[in-house]
Amino acid sequence: MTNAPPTVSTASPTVSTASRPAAAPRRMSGEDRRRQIVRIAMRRFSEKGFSGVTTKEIAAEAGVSEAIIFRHFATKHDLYAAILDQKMKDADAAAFWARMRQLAARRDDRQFFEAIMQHIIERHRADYSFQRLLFFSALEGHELSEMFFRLYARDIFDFLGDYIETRVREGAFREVNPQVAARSLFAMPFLQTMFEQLHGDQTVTGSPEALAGDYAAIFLDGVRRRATAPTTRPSPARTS
Amino acid sequence: MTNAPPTVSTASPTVSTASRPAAAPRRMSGEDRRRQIVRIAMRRFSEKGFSGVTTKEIAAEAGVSEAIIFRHFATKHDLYAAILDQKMKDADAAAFWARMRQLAARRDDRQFFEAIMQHIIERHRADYSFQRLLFFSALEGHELSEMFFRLYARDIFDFLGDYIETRVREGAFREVNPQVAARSLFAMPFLQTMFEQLHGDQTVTGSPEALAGDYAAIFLDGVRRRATAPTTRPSPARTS
DNA sequence: TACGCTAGTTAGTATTCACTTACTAGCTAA
DNA sequence: TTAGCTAGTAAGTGAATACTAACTAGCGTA
Repeated sequence: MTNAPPTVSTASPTVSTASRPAAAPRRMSGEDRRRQIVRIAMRRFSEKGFSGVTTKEIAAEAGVSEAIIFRHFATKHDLYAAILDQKMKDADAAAFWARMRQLAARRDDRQFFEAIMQHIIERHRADYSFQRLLFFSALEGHELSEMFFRLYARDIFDFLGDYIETRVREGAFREVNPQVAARSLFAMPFLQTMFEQLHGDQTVTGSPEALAGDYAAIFLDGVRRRATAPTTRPSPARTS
Repeated sequence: MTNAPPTVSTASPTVSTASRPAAAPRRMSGEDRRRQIVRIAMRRFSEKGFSGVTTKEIAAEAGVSEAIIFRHFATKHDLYAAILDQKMKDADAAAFWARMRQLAARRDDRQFFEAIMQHIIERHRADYSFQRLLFFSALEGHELSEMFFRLYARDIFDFLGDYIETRVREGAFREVNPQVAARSLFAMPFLQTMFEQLHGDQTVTGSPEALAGDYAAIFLDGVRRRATAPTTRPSPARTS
């Protein structure tokens, strides 16, 4: 949509541009049409799930006949899979991971936790329909489900778990279970934004920075070793 | 299923009991059949969502013809709604809330948080398919969605929020945002068990008691006022 | 100008879906 | 015996669904 199509022709001479004023361009390059369909499909699938959306609806929204969809995608399921392919191409988390590694190396606990929480919140807010789609995938049990978990959670779990484990070994954190702690940290902003979007729960709102700060404060003090004598139970259950 | 049907007749004289050995009883009381259908429907809807399941499938699993479903429920949607009705009748959270109020009155922070986390974990594990169903409802956007939020989250949010706010006022907890804290606490066990079931994430397993203990420890130290001088920022962002 | 390619159309098809109609077996009780 | 009720069935119905077949308009180019 933002990219200029390869063909430079703008309007056919037979039909004046004024005759169909605000209508979408009748003819599109194959690549553009494909991307448009994928984009529409993503939003629709994210709203109603795979079996809740018909190819006819998608075609109608794209302003083309249903058959066009099946020129680009052999089956409805192929279209569904194409959404994730596209997203994987677009996704660029390299900058995020570079920053995380930097903060981890510096042992800057607060910045580290704030950055990761902020990342999760922003990802949700900016790309809510994709998040929904992934949740649908997980529930409906497509093969995409596993990819969702890997792409959106496991990487963060592993990275966080390693960091927390290191900090425990270094004596900076209490003897918490790193896996439990990592999942706890992830859960806080994740579920919050989920509820926020799903149910219009506006009880807690605010900038990603402010929220991330709140979460990080709770979490950091929760795992950090206290200067005073520990009042908690000496050895938490290690269950991994 | 466990209840004995009102009619005592076991087999029709024309068909010997040996000819159809393990088959379900052909004729059932209306009430029993209705409950059976609701039970089957709940499991199926929770696996595939509302539009992913056909009335034919449900009938087949119940061992009756499709028309029987429509004798009991006017529409497929009515059957869906009946699931929640049944659950609402069965649900008995009175004991849980009584205990929570007791612990809250005693200001037993640790027991309070552990109990609430344990409750969430156990609820998930014991009644996973209903949890799934509710999540599907939320995503598919049925009118049940709001009920899900109310029944399974908002009550706990409010109760927790009030408690945390009180403890902050009493000086026992730091100046955390009670709403953020309440949602954080809820999120920890909720998402953990969700991943556990959805993706077979067995990284963190253990008894509900052990897990609840771990979560409570992290959370409690996160909100509790420290004896030493605060190293964190003096005033966290209040965003509500 | 004719050719070939691509993006598009219309009008299907077989199947599946929620739901209905018309009927029956088996029980109870007047 | 017969009438009425309930739990059940077989066999549909019209609409919707994923997908296809056959064709066409428009454009660049040999």
